[in-house]
Amino acid sequence: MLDLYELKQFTAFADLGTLSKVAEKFHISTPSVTRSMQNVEECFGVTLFSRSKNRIELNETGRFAVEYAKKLIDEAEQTVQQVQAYDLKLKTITIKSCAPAPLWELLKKINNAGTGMTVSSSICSNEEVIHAVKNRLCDIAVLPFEISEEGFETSRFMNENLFVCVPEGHALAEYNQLSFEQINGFNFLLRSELGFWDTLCRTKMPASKFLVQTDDTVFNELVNSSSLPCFTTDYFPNRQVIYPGRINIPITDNEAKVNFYVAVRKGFFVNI
Amino acid sequence: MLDLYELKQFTAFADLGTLSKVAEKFHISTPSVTRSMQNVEECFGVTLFSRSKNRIELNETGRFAVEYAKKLIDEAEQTVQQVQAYDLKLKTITIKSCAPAPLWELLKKINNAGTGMTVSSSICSNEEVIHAVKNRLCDIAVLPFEISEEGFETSRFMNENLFVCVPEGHALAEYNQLSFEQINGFNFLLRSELGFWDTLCRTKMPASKFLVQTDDTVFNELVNSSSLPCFTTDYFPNRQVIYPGRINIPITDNEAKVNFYVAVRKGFFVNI
DNA sequence: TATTATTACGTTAGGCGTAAAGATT
DNA sequence: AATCTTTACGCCTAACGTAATAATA
Repeated sequence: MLDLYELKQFTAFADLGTLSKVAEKFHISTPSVTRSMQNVEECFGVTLFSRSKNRIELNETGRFAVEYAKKLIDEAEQTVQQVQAYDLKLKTITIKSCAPAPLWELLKKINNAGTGMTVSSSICSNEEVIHAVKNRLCDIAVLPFEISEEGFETSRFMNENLFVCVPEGHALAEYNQLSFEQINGFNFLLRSELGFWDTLCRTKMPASKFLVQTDDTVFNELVNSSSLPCFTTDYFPNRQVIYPGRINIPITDNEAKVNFYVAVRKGFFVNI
Repeated sequence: MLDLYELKQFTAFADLGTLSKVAEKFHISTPSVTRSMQNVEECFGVTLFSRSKNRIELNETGRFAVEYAKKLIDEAEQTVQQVQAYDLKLKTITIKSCAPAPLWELLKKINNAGTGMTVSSSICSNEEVIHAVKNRLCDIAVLPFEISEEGFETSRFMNENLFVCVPEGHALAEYNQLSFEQINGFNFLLRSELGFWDTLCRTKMPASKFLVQTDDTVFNELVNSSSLPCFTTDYFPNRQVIYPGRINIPITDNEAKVNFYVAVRKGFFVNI
């Protein structure tokens, strides 16, 4: 039976030219390499070398065998990698969410479940979430509407309502409710990684400009040190604390009052 | 590093279901199989089994790994076979000849050369010989004319002349030379495996019928015990001895006086 | 003389089987 | 009780390295 370690020495010999160099490379003695080559020859059942007294070379069959041996070694390594990749994928829950809040809620629950699973999550647009579901690229999907897809079970998850957040002296501060139409044209501070919220704001407020900040603490500092309006939601019960001197005005449009739905791949044991 | 023998046990376990049966199949002890499975797991670097106290089963990754392991084992076996096939082909001289006489002469020379080569030879029609040359299916080709083909070197080899061989009292016996036209219509005894001679006779003598016999000694008996004419050539110096009471009449047509040419694949060291 | 392959040989590590334990049906 | 997996343990093989040989460049 072929031995992959010996085959490696065999292919190394094809590259290095002498058994001594092979021995050096593998940190073994030259007699050991000699024996390995004899074994390889024995396993193949044909002569692979032309030997003179202190010189050994591959013959034509030997050179042919090296090519196939290299392929075989490569395939063996790929096999290991593929099995490992499969195992990893099997132990990874992939979540695609259209918004941060429901994702965080999900992550809490999954962590609480205490499974030994790795979680791979990302926030993206509705379209990207749908694409992931259709192509079985995720195990759990979060969308602001119901989705029906073979192999997934959808259920209502949570509710989130959007607010405009302005300093007390701001022109918008005197309203106790607002519509997208009214705030269209004002420039806003905006977090990145907002998923569908980002798309929603930009389509509903085409006349507005958005200053985007990724870093969370930097964003909060910016909000506190500027008079620009920003958004918040009722998901943050402590929103008055974080931004002192700011008031939160509900947005009346239906699009600002979102019900999130979770689509879970069938067979996944996740309590939601 | 993966061990193919252990992988074989691994795939056998997938088929047989218990380690005991694997041990039985491979004529080794169960502890040995246990260790092999532990090694396989270690090599893949992932868990492949679900173990209870006296029961071991493949998990999902394990079932996946089995598929790849089977492929790998199969490829290893194919590798050995391909190398052996290549080696055999390398040590085999393939000869396609249009006629027996020049083939026998060639075989004599090759055997005298005392190479350790296997010789694979066959007699066939001119068309088949040409096809073999064009498609590199032979190392040496024998034809009744010159052929020019990339990678082959052609040289004149030997000469052979066809004779009609009839009993003394036969109607044709009084001629001291004959043409195909004259003998067309007579029925002939014919050997099989004659290559292009067969084609030649049948096209030159469409009105004749041929009684074909494969076995050499049977053919000679038939000739001696019948009055039917047959063919012979000057390649057989002892033709008078074999067929006593028969006379040999040369055929005058140019097609009956053949010069054989040998096309040898370049790089083949055969003295002709 | 330096390098290389191979053989001979002694040592040791690792692989195998036996025995036994622990568990399930 | 029978079957199965796994651990413990001792033996023994077989693989390795050292030393030596022989040959070459």
